[in-house]
Amino acid sequence: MDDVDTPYIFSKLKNKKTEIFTSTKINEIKSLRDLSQPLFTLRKKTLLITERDKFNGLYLVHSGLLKQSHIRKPGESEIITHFFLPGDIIGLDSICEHHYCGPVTSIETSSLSLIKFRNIDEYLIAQENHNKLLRVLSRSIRTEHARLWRTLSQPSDARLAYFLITMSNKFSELGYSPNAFRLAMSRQEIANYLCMASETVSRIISRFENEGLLSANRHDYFILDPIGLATIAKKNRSSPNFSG
Amino acid sequence: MDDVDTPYIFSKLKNKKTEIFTSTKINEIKSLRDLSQPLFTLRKKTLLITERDKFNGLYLVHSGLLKQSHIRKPGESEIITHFFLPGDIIGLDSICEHHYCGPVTSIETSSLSLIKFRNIDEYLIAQENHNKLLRVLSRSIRTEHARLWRTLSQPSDARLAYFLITMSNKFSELGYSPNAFRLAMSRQEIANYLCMASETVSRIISRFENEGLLSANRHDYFILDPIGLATIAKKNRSSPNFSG
DNA sequence: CGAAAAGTTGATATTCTTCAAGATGCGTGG
DNA sequence: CCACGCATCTTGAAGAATATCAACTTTTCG
Repeated sequence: MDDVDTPYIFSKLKNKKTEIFTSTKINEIKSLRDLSQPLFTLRKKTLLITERDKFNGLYLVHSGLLKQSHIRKPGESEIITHFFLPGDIIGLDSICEHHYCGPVTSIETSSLSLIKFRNIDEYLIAQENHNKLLRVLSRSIRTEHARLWRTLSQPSDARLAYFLITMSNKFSELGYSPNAFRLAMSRQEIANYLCMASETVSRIISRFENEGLLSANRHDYFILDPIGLATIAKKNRSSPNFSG
Repeated sequence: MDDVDTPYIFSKLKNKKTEIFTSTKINEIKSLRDLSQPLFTLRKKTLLITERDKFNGLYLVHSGLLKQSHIRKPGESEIITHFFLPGDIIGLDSICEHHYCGPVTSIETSSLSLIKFRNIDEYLIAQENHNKLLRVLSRSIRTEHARLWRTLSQPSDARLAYFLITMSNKFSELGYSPNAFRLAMSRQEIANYLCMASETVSRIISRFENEGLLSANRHDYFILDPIGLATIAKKNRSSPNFSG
């Protein structure tokens, strides 16, 4: 465990590396875990899936951080459609399709496992896990819609606040502190994920710091005022004086 | 059939009412049709589903137009998450959930049928249509993601152009002319769907007319230059001189 | 240590919303 | 059928939000 470039969360904050996840609190993962192949490790900034790859199964993230992007013309800025944290499943949008949706790259060293199947019939006949998969898919539709609609309809400070809260909740679910975490992705990658300029991300983080909402140093984030941050995340253009 | 407020497409353009759809070219609908209850008619501007309704099945749209919205505080502008055209399925985002996602309202008089089931197990045991449903769900994830990401990352003229092209394609699939169609939704509703101000929709439509791309009169749209419109739909902020 | 990448900050430009006024079309009742 | 009133649509002008461009600082990594 110590000789590899161990993925870590809070290593800087706690001054020690944390162990690789072997279980999560995500129900879907629990129900799918027994089907999966052994773990493998992916070094940081490594391509897991290219846009040309044929669909051959779902990947479960056990540790680390990955991103899925859209292919765009050279010179154009990348669009990041997903960040995958421990407990997330890669490839849900590609079931019943021939190819994966877009390239998936590790941002930091990650460990994954593969639930291998070429097509959905193969998987269903072999495993009889229709309901589990349906539930995961259905839930995925709903949560992703909610997230995208939020992003779409909110100004950039609310987007960023909401993003930070979402990350906070994810870490909380994984058993870590919701108010102190490390995000391996760069400002540019956060910007691409939220569809804004990286300068805007910088400016808003600075503003949040000035307002005493959080403290951010490179990849380490401390949420100082979760309530205040949530208030900003909930505000919208039609009612700037949101009081909830 | 003649005594009801028959839904129609192109009635103005062709000067005669078209018959209610009884079949579509959508594969998914075909495979699900035999399970559905008889058709029923919903008058225009009628609530089909409220935010409090418990999930009790999927609705198939046979004719007309409906919208699904997000609940917001009074005084705030409505957010429209879906338009449902003939061949579309209402409720995919609510499978495996207790309640529907948001209120669904008919914009014009519509005819629908209900595939009734309280929970997914009930449906699957009774019907053994796992694969069909999985395919529909999976496809739905992918197409909706693609649409939302497009909307999110593009300036408003590209959003509107893309919206019109999508509508055009839908009518084409349904066997109608792709370049002359009637959209029953108001400018405000289009704006809410694309997350912009209704004034912006007006302005961009005017601009498109001046540029000779289309002709729009109230609810009737004629696409005069599909190629030009597609070029605008594909452009993005990083490469305004897109050539494809 | 030095070069390249990433992040921050300021000035400017653009896009889009908001506010406001007017125009157009639609339904209703005379 | 026409006139009135309301809702929708269009257009203009001002303002806010955000992107872009540019300079500079900080960090990372060979």
